[in-house]
Amino acid sequence: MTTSDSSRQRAARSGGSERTEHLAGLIMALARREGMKAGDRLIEQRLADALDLSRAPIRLGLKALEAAGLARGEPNRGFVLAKNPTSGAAQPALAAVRRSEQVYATIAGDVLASRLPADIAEAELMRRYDLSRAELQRMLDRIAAEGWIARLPGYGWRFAETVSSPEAQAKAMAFRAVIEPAAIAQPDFTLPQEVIARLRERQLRVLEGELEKMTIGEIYHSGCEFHEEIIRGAGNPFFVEALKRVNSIRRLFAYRSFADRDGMRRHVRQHLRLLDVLEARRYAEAAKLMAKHLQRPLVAGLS
Amino acid sequence: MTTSDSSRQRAARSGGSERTEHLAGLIMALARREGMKAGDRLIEQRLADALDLSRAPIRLGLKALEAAGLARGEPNRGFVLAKNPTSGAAQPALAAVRRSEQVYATIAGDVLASRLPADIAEAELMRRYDLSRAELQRMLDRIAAEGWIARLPGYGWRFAETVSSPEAQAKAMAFRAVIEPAAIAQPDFTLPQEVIARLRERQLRVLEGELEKMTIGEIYHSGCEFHEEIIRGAGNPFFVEALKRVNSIRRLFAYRSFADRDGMRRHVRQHLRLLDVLEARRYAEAAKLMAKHLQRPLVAGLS
DNA sequence: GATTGTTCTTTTGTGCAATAATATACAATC
DNA sequence: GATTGTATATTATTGCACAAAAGAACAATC
Repeated sequence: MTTSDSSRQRAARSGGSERTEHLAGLIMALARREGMKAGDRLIEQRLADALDLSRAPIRLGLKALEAAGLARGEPNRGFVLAKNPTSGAAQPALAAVRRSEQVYATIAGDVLASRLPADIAEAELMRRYDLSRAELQRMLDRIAAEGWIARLPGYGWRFAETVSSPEAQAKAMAFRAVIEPAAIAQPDFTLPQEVIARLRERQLRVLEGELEKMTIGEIYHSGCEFHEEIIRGAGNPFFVEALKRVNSIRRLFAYRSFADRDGMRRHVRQHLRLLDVLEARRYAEAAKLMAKHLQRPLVAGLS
Repeated sequence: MTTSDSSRQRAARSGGSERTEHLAGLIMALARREGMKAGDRLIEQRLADALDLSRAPIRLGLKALEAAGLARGEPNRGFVLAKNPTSGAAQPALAAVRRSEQVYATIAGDVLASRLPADIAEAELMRRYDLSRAELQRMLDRIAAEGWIARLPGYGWRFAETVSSPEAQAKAMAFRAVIEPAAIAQPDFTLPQEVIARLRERQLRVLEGELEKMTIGEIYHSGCEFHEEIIRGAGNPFFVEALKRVNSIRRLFAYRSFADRDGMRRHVRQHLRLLDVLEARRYAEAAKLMAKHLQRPLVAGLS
């Protein structure tokens, strides 16, 4: 059986390639996180720095945004935001979810539901998900980086036990409940004033209305960023790395929980309280607060 | 400039391919860890299971061992060990260190000494280390799995700050000093009797003479295994995973420390003492002991 | 002086055919 | 019944030519 070509054709949209569409989405997300408004300039180099790319692909992304009506290009002045970057805005206007994203989600679902054997060959995956070798390669690289699959010495790959276990969610929280307070309690923990200010501002924005407009994915992402910024204060990259890995796996489950907006609101208030204590440099107290914050999460799965 | 072919030719040894030679080494290492003696049978399927491979490559490895005089093949009875698998035995008899291992070590050294820029393109790496695309790909996969390099969104890769920092060693220990005692202190921590027995036996073997014959790499590896087995007792894969990652990075520094055999001896005695306390299920005490063990390592870098 | 527009260079992805490595099945042997 | 020996099928790697993407340099513009 040869792989079918029909399902692998490129999304024929005016905006640009899949990759460019994706980038356009990243730009909008960044604009929103930075609190930009309609009319603000989208400066190429700044976006390039923020997204670890050069100006060339950024410019393509901006053109895609223009095609989608989200940005306006002005001769010799580059691009400006055409609309306030509210959460929903970007997605529907841009191409449908990328095929690779869909496949990724399908695989994640299959693994969580144990519909896949723990050990599996690349050829088998290519058949199951109708992927070219190159596509699969990229997918596996990504999943491996997220830490829930690893190469076997011979042919094939093995999914990590971390994901398949039914209590994975609880285990992840137990792990966080250890490392996050411990990071704050490290002797040379310190969080620059401007970081605290930035975090507080973002949390306030969420509390004052943005929450309602955010998707589950965005809420999750925002929560992760908050905690990752704080743990960074320990000045020990091993803590940061470990948290990031846990979070990238937790994200797999996160899609299944649903948002309890009231719980979220209390949750964000806890974040703000934590920031106050951190600002006062009462780190021992902050560590305890963090432990409490993580031990009984107000919203299932979304801390 | 085209890549030179001279340096990439296959090691022309009778034993087999580079890969097979490597596998032969793994078999010997396994035999030693299992405490096997000269004359013991090397059962193909058992080796295959232990090394996550099928019998086909194992058999090639065994043939390589025979060629090296370390195993003896008997018709219809497979292979038996020809010599006691003492540490040094395998290496010199087999092919010189694999080229890819040498390159790996060179890259690691260059990163540790900051002789490489944090961001670097694949093409540049291919030039610097005279690697084919495929070779480099494998190398990068491996390094990425170990967690000290990551793909950038555009072209190129970025080395993790985890490695380049001069205090990385200390930071790694600080991280372990958090997660390892915490794992033991988890409410459902438990270590099966047989695991404790196996660990104790191995530590005793090291103490009673094997230590002198072990290379730095082997000593390091053995230490890691001990700690990883113990942390596994928490039944939480996130702890295990995190420790494994730290250890795979610590290994980069480990080569530079040298063995203080007396310190090592005290170190192993601490391991044995820890096992006693664990066997008695006095977990709180064990956690404290582990914390002490990690806070002031008797041997620099080798815990 | 910062930013955009444009051009040119370099780097990387992709598909394919040939080749190598690994897995599997089953008969033969102890 | 477990293990080896052997043949066969499956799976993955490699090198190459071509296409696509990203980076870098510099002049033009605000």
